[in-house]
Amino acid sequence: PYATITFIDPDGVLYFFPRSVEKMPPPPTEVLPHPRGVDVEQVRRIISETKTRDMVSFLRTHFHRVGKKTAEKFLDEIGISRDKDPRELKPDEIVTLVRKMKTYKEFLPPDAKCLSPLGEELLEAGIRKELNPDFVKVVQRPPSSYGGHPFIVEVGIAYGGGVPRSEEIILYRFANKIPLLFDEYKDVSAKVIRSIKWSRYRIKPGMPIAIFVHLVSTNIPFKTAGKEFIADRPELEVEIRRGILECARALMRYIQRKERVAREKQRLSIYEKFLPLIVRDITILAGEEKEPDYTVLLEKYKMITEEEIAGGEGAMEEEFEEGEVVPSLEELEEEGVAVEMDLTVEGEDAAEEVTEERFVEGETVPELETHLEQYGVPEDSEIPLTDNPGSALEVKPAEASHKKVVRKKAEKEKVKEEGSSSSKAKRSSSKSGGRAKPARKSDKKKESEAKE
DNA sequence: AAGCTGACGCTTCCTACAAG
DNA sequence: CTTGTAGGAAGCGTCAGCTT
Repeated sequence: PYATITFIDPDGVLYFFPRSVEKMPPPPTEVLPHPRGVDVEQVRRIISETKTRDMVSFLRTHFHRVGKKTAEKFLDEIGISRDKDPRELKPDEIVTLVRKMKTYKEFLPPDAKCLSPLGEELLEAGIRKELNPDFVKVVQRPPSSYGGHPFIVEVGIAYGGGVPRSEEIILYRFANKIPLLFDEYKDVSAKVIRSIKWSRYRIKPGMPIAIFVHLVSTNIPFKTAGKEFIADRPELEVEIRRGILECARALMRYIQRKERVAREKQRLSIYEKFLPLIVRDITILAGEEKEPDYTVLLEKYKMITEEEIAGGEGAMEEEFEEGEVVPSLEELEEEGVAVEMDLTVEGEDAAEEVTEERFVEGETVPELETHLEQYGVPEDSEIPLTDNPGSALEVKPAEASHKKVVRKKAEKEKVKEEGSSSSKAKRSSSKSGGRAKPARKSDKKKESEAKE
C-alpha cells in the first residue's frame, strides 16, 4: 500500500497501482546473528576477523542477545574455557561449538527489531484498497522465533464487499512483503486454515472470506528452491493459527451483529403490522373506549433499531457487547405494552423456552393461526412470527422439548471436539483416545498437591 | 590504541490470576 | 484450556571510563 507501481505488460497495457498511504513501515535495524541461527562457515569467518582474545567477550561481541552471564553459563556447560583465545579453536572444536549453540536452551530469543513488518494499519489499508470489503480485522502477533530466526506473523481477514464468493476461503500469502503465488495448498497457512473448525466461528463454506498471512523473518523457511510455499515449522504454525483465530473471533462478532440487525429489522416490521391490531383488541377486552397511543413506542423502537443498524455498518469494532442492544425491549415492557408478547422474545434460549411453554399448553399455535386468519393473513403466509421461525413454528408439539435437549448435547460435543483438537494441534502427537478424563485426573492431582 | 568493565535504562521473562 | 494482563526480577545493550 505504500508503494506506487507502474507496469506495462508486453501487450502495451498499463497497470497503475497508486500508493494509498503516506506512512512507511519502520525500517529494519542491523543486528548481530543469533547463536542458534549461525552455521560453521559463519563462525569460522567471525573468528578470522575477531579482535577479542577470550571466549566470553567473543560471544558477547559477535552474537545477538548474549551477555556476560549467558556466555559464561554456556561455556561452562559445553566445557570450553572462558579465557580461551577464539583464534586457537581447532576445526572440530568449532563444529561442536556451533552444534551446542543450536541446542543450548538458555539463549534469549532474538530481538525482532531487525524485522520490518507492515504493521496493522498498513496491512488493513492494503486489504481495503484491493478488495474493498465490508469488514476487515488485522492482527500483528508479537514477535517469536524459530531456530534463532526472529519472525512476526501478520494476519488479516476480509469479509463481504469486493471479496469474491467461493467454496474455499481465499488465501493470500506474503513473505517479507513479497506475495507468494503458487502451490498455495502446500503452505503452512493453508494447513492451518484447513485445520480450523470454522463452523464454530459461524463461518460456512461459500461466504466471501479472504485471509491474508504475512510472514516477516530474517529467514523464511521455504520448502523448495522455488520459494513458493512455507514449510510447516511448528512455531510458525502456532503463531499463524493464533492470528487467524483472533481475526475469526472478531469476524464472528461482526457476523453476529449483522444477524442481530437483520432480526431487529424483521421484528420491527412485525410490530408495525400487528401492534395496531393488538392494541385494538386489548382496548376492546379492557372495556376502554379510547385506544392508547402506541405510535410513540413504535417510533422509539424504530429509532433504537436504526441506531443499531448505523452502528453495525459503520465503525464496527469490538465496542459492543451482548445485551447492550436489547434494553429497548425492557423499556417497552416497563411501559406496559410489550409485556408477554411472544414477539419480544430475546435470544435463542429464551425463544426456545417460550416456544416450549406454548406447545405444552398445546393450544396456542392453532389460536395464533385463527388470529392471523381473522386479520386477513392467509394460513400459509410466510410472515415469520418469531426471530427464529424454524424452531418456533415448524417443530411439532411433542418434539419441542426433545429437540431442545438434543441441541444442547450437540453443542456440548462441539465444544469438546474443539478443545481436544486444539490440544492435539499443540502437542502434535497426543493420543486421540482418552479425552477429558486424564486431564481431569491430573487437575485433581494438582489440587491435592497444592493442598498438601 | 584496543579491548575490558561497570552503571544505568530498558526489554523480556516468569508467575499468578482472571476472563472467555 | 487458552489467552491476556500486571508486577517484579533478571539480563541485555549502550556508553563512558579504565586497563593492558
